[in-house]
Amino acid sequence: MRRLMKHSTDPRIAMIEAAIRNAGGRVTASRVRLLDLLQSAREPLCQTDIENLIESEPLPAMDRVTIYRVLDWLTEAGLAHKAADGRGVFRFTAAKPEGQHEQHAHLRCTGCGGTFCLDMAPPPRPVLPRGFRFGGMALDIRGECPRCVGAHA
Amino acid sequence: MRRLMKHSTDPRIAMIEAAIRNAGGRVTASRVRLLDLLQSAREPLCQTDIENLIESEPLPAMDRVTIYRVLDWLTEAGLAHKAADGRGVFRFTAAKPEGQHEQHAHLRCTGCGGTFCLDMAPPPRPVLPRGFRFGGMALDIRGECPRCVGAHA
DNA sequence: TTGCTTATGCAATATGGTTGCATTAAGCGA
DNA sequence: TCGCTTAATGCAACCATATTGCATAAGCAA
Ligand SMILES: [Mn+2]
Ligand SMILES: [Mn+2]
Ligand SMILES: [Zn+2]
Ligand SMILES: [Zn+2]
Repeated sequence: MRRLMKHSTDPRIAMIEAAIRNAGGRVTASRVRLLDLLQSAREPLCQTDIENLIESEPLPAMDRVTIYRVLDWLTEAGLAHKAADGRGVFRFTAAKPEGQHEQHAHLRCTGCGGTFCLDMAPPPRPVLPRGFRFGGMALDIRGECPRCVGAHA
Repeated sequence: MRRLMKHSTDPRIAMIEAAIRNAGGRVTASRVRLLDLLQSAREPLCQTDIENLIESEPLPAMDRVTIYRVLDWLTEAGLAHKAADGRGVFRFTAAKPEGQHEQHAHLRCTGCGGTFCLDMAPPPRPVLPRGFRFGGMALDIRGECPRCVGAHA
């Protein structure tokens, strides 16, 4: 005779639950957990990052496929963004509350593979040839992080 | 008793051979053929594009792995550029003769998956946080091409 | 022309991502 | 609160893209 918790008492989680419900989906443990994870991440995460984080948590495991499906659902629902990184791997970030048009730039270190968020003004929206429709953009910067620059000094 | 042709009579090919030799590599049929192919392509090509093009040519086939290896060698040698597209697949372009810093933008159609080169001024080189080293960048624009915009009118 | 070394072919493997289908559980109406 | 319906999950199989190991072939310098 388990009581199911319909709304979390933690306001962060309550917000997440509301966002999911608002997007027209069922509020499941997996969705809440992954969106929470993305929101507290300091950099875009890929499937394996997430799998590892999930495994390290003292909570029930999640199937690999479920992670993919939840991430894709969050993306479809507009709660997350999905973009291929320089290595051709998809990375996910939590969508910002609307406003920051998710156009902020990332630097990908060619040494260690790390991704770093850059606080730079997004480039202006490009003028496309006639007939094209704009759908968003991402500035992908390659380079080396301080640690890797130092490594081969 | 076959005589090997050391230098092509075709000036385009001769240039390619010179570039390869100049990069410190052996001039092989595969390298010449693929660099030629990239140089005459109008858009970034991925492995499968290239495989198909190669197959359609009335020349000896090339192994899939060799294509990968040649493409990577060309990239290392600075004769080609390699970048993941929006779908997480690597696409290759011939390097420009030096000068155009290969920062020109691409639009990737979310409808048909096509890639379109845009003739727009590249965004200014970003100012990175202290310690980082700049290594190049690519502006990746998502949207829809005229045909796909029309398709769901 | 020979010999050393690099490039290639082929088979096996790795990685990242998807699909089909049976089972579970969220949410809703009774 | 209970059961029903439908969406979400787990599991196994699969697929696409890319890489590795090793034996063989070919470039090219001497
Ligand atoms: Mn970021
Ligand atoms: Mn892949
Ligand atoms: Zn680094
Ligand atoms: Zn299109």
